[in-house]
Amino acid sequence: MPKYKKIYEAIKTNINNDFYKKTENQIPDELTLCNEFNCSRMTIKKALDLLVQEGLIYRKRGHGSFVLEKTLTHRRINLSDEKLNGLTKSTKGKATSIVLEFNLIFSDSTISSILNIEENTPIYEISRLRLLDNEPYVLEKTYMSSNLITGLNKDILKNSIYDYIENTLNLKISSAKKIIRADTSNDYDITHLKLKKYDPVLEIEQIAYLNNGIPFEYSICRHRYDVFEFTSFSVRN
Amino acid sequence: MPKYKKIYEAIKTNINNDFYKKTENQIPDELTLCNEFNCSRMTIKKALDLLVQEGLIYRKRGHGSFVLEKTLTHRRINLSDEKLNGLTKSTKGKATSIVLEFNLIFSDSTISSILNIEENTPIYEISRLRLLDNEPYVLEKTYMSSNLITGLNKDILKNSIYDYIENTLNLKISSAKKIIRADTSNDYDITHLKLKKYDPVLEIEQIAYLNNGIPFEYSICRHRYDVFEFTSFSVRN
DNA sequence: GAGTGGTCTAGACCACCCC
DNA sequence: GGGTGGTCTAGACCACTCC
Repeated sequence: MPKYKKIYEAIKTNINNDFYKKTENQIPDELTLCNEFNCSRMTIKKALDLLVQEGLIYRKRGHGSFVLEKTLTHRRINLSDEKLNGLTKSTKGKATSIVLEFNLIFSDSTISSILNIEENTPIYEISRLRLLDNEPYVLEKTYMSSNLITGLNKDILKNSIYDYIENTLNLKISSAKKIIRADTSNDYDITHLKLKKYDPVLEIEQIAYLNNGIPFEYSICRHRYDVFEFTSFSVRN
Repeated sequence: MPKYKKIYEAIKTNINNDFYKKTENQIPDELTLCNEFNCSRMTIKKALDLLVQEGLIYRKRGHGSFVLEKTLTHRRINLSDEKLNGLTKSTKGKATSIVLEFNLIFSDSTISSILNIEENTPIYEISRLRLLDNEPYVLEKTYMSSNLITGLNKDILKNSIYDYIENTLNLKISSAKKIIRADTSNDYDITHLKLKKYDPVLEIEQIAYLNNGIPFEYSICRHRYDVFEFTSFSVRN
């Protein structure tokens, strides 16, 4: 792990332990931190900039670096945009899956374009119902090239696809583009997610990429609106 | 404008002009760019890292930097998390507002805690209906300390509050924490947003901060689900 | 004026990728 | 092996904030 990341972790831990409450939320200046962590200013700056991106601190030239307080209280399970974990990881393994469909089909022009593959290439078409504590929460439709994500089977689908991709196929997942929408539910949603009639859903459409820039997954997840929410932090550059 | 930002802009323009299509999406290596822009490697890296954060390129050690293609097609108006503009700016001024409520009240414990002010401090309670091309699209409830955002009046509310804060009060808006949810609509939503019964809404709850870390605004915006969507890009660090 | 962070440099070493 | 990006340094100059 690079030095700047260790420093980032150390300061983050301090923040979470209210260590900087003593100094009225002020974090020591860069030179002091250089001394403490035995590194150059650029390295400290890189560590602190990560915390800025995350919304944990703010910095002001001529003034100092301070812990940014006041977080909105969560009413629902947080689908954070920071991390790229599947549901399995972000719920610490409590998630299980029911495989509703698992087909091998020829890609149409839409999916081919999204996954950047030739038309009529074989792809998986997967529908899964994901459960937390045996209650249905997410209805997930996934398309992946079977030439890329080889050897998928129902056993893997019952657990974590991401785990298989990273630990068995040894591919590296690096980023994802997402669109978040509210939508009305259809009969399929209502049946599987056990919704009341007219309940909405929180839809997340996603393209996920490997670290070589290849889009390996296109998915549409429809979440129970009363269970999930999505958080985001934006900073002006 | 700092050098790294100019370089960032220049390369971004190149990307948008398909300039790197010639080289199969590959961007020149850092040393070549150093030469072209007459700067050091660190400066180039900072510029390219901005593009990585934005999801426009990916980089791979030992390999190179490449344009990341394939964007999801938008079905609705994009509420991007990148920028911190109000609706006025992101719709290029086509937005207008109807002020439904504009009260001065004493802050309760919840709002006080969020805005980091004493309880019973005077705050504005604002309800606005925001329109695009005279059609209602967003129902917005905003709370701000009147000690901080001084001199607000109905005329300002009809236009852009953010504009007033930045250009008249000369305060600097720097960041925002957001929570995005799907929700069922209530009668108030239905009336003002001209919804069909049972239409859902896309709710965004937000705390916005000034560059000195002060939370100046707490707002809850309820958007027509069929008009807006929220986009996000996440990279693993 | 003293102290802070923002930017930038020129160079170094290393890890990784692909041929 | 040659080329790429990732990290890190030691120092520099500057812009800004606050007293």
